Amino acid sequence: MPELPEVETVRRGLEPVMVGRRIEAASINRPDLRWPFPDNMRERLVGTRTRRLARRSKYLLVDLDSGETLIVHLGMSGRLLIRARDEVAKFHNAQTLAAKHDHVVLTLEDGATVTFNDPRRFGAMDLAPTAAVEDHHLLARLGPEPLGNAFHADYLKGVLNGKKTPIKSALLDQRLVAGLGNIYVCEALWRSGISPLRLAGRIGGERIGALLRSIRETLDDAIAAGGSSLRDYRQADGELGYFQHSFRVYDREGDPCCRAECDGVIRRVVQSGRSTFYCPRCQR
DNA sequence: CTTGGGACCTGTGAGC
DNA sequence: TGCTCACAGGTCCCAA
Repeated sequence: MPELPEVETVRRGLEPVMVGRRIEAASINRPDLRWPFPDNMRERLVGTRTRRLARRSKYLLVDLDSGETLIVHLGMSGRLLIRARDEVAKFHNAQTLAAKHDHVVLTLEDGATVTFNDPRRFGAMDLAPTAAVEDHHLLARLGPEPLGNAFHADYLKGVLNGKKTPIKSALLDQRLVAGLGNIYVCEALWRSGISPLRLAGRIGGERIGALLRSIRETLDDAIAAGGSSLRDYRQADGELGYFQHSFRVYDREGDPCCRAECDGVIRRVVQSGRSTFYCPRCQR
């Protein structure tokens, strides 16, 4: 579910709620998500104060004043939801505090809670020393942030050069660039007019520049819209993101292409097991 | 080394 | 209504 824009939206929603506040209690309702939780996770969380909330790729990084960072990944269906103190009381009264798939509930010093809910349990949580968090095995091999300065045309040319895989698959490779997922790769390729089937190594230098700009613009627009709400994704405050209304190709098989001068029809194909949506007419 | 496919899970919607 | 099947925003792991 959540790609970079959704995780960034969650981070921004959580920031004012968590930063500076102490974690009073942590209820951990199962031993694992995708992997077992770290040893003594509850004890290592309770009593700490959040210093900073950062994001790396699709990982949320909660820096604690204990010197450790809580690493959170939302997988496909993970959500982090905030409930203010009065809502928590209401939930108590309705005896529905433990909603289905609420795996971890943090209670902050002001009574608000932050709940990790994840039906499919592809999400993950771990703790690592803040000073070395970039060396954590989940983060160590990630490529540059697509919105950062290290992701520039020369870099992209360099890593795509000679690649025999389709550009769609290349952009999903988190070692090449970190944070893109199925939706935003489809959208960025449509914006740049590049076919997802085209081999990565066979894109001209000028078009690589266009692709880079399309990736940035797509992500910027999606963050500005609060991400995309499909099925179950919500912002941390419970609001729905609305970028799904701006999809030009994703999940639009059979629809007419949105490009003004194009009369193509959006197609769906499967590439390395994932749906790809594109316009065969204007994406070359 | 690269690449593709299966695996991990639950939920939902379409079609019968 | 109820069953079955395909598919869903990710990514690790392994075989080729």
